[in-house]
Amino acid sequence: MALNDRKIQILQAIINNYIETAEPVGSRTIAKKYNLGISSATIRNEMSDLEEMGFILQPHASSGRIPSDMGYRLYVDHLMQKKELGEEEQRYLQSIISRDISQIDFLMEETAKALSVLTNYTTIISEPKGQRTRMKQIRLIPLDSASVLLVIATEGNFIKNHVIKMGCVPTEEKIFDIGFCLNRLLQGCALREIDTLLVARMQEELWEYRELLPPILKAIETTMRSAEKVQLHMSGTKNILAFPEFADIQKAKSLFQALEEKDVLVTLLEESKNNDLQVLIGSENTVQSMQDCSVITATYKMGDNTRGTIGIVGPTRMDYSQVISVLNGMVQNIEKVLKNLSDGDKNT
Amino acid sequence: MALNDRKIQILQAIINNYIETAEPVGSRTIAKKYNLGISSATIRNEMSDLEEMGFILQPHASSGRIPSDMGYRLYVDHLMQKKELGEEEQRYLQSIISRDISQIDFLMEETAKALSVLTNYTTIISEPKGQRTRMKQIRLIPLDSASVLLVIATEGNFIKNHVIKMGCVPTEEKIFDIGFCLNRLLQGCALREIDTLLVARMQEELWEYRELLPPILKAIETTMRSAEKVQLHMSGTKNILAFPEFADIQKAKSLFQALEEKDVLVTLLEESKNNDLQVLIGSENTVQSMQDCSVITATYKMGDNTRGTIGIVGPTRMDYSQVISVLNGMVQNIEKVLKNLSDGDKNT
DNA sequence: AATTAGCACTCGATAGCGGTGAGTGCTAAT
DNA sequence: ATTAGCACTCACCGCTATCGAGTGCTAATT
Repeated sequence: MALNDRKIQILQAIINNYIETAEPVGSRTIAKKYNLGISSATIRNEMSDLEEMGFILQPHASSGRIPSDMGYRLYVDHLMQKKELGEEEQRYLQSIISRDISQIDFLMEETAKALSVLTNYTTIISEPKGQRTRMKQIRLIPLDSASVLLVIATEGNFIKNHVIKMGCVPTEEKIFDIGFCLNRLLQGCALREIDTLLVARMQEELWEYRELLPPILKAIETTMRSAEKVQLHMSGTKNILAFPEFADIQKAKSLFQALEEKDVLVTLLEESKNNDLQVLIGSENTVQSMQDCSVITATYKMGDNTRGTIGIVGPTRMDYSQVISVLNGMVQNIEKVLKNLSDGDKNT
Repeated sequence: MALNDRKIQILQAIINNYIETAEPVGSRTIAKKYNLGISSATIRNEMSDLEEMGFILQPHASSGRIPSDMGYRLYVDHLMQKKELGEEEQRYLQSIISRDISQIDFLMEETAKALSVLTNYTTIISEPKGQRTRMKQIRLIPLDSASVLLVIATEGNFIKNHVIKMGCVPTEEKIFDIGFCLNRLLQGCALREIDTLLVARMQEELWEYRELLPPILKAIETTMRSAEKVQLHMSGTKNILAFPEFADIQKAKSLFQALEEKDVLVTLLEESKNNDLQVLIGSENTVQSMQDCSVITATYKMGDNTRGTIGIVGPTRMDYSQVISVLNGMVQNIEKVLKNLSDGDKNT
């Protein structure tokens, strides 16, 4: 049985209608709403074929049809027409990005918010990985009589702070001295490159402050460990409640639960890191409790091998073409900003 | 009609049972479950009185009774027996606090999480206000060829970072010099105390770097403005879905919406700042979409006039005595930690 | 040969109905 | 003052009938 032009038109009509209304689509609806120049009976026959081929299915006998995952797949791969970004959307994206954002984590947080507002779905973003492992600046700042502040900046301008409590705090100058020395020795290092040799050198150079060194090293380790973890930003989880497919509170709850398992999400995003754009439709998704959902991921690059991923999660009935266009627009904007950020690094 | 001892016992039985089961309570249930030594008929008569007095009500004729807001009020004010904190709870609280938490925002975040786990309700915490207005340390750190990092620590160890992009970055020493000078001039200042006089002095002392000063001042302003905003930490919103009173997705949605309006929450918490412990039951709450909820707030102090508020939001049928005991325990713990934090300040 | 009008059929959704049971309020007996 | 007894209420459950949107099939039409 061939997938002729008319079948495709009908499939498209079903999908468009279902995306819009969330109700099974019947032959009469199509005949009336889309002027295909054929009667509902003919459409019925074609629908029967489409069902046999697996592109659509009936929730129960004698109801209208809804697209199957396979139907969506065809739609996404071949039928869907790419939407251009609307003007207001374009402007909105710009407005998010053009704000004075100089730290990556803020940027990510704002981006996630913007995407969930624009799409009405849930957004998950992983921060660019690979950037955060090397220390760009490592300094000490006096805080008060009981504590010193450790500031570490990694490539890509992740700024991390850690308050170090210590019994006796040296004078301001000495603190800066220690910081200066640390910076000289550790600049450009990744955490795992701090070996016994390096520690020995530090001990030697900072002999005068040898009691202070252990807590500082400990703080550096904690800080860098937390920096090395993949950071996620999520927004718009509550949008899920608006969709009729999650009207059953149990379904909503189990999806929420899945969205709280950071590991699951990280793997989800990591797996799609090699594609610029990836669409996982319903059962294609490996996560059990997300099989009613589709996940569209886009990867943004930040020079070299550093990349992060943006994922949009919605019902399989999501507006693929809108999400994809918004996502593409956003990736371009992000990459622009990140380029500016890392240009600073380059000249160091 | 007098609220005699027996009526109170019955009311208490109704409330306890309803808190536990979320089902209207009938006279027979009480007769069987609580050995009050009277028959269900007597209980029925008493219940009729209690209803007349307004402490309980019937969802519909010929159903059991549920407590009214007024009933809960009586319960909270006079009947409820204060629970002691269970051992595991005590230990759990300790374990949260005893971790190495040296920045207030982390502490608040962890506290919120812990409370929502312990109580199964939603937790909102406002960071202590008043602390964040004075700068304790203000420093500059070189980042790369295009940017400098501004680090501001305010009282109470709120650390704020701001990356300042500048066309031409001076040498490391000069950056530290500027930072040193800024710190000398601005230490102890609040944002609003930076007047033209002070700016003039800065311009004078940093004449050599006069082009750099404006972006730095701008950054200080942005940073301090964001520090002055009341920061909220929320956790456990999803717990709401587990309660039968929010089985209707519409109700859940409207509550979620209310919880997203930061202003509303801030006023809610601010209003109860003068009481150590405050319970707002259902309609006592001024927020429209939270009239099915009770909010228990506790205020924690941090020396002087600085205080923040913790709020627990749940259905009116919430376990008041448990929440109150957990909240009390938590406040004690937090105050201990905050005291340690600010002890550093004192000796500065 | 393809299309379509017509029709019987399916099945979810909705409404109506009687039975059940938990619960009440009232009355009369204790 | 208490309680046993009883009539009454009403949500809830299961059953049945009806309705209507939609299908699949057949026969007529183009």
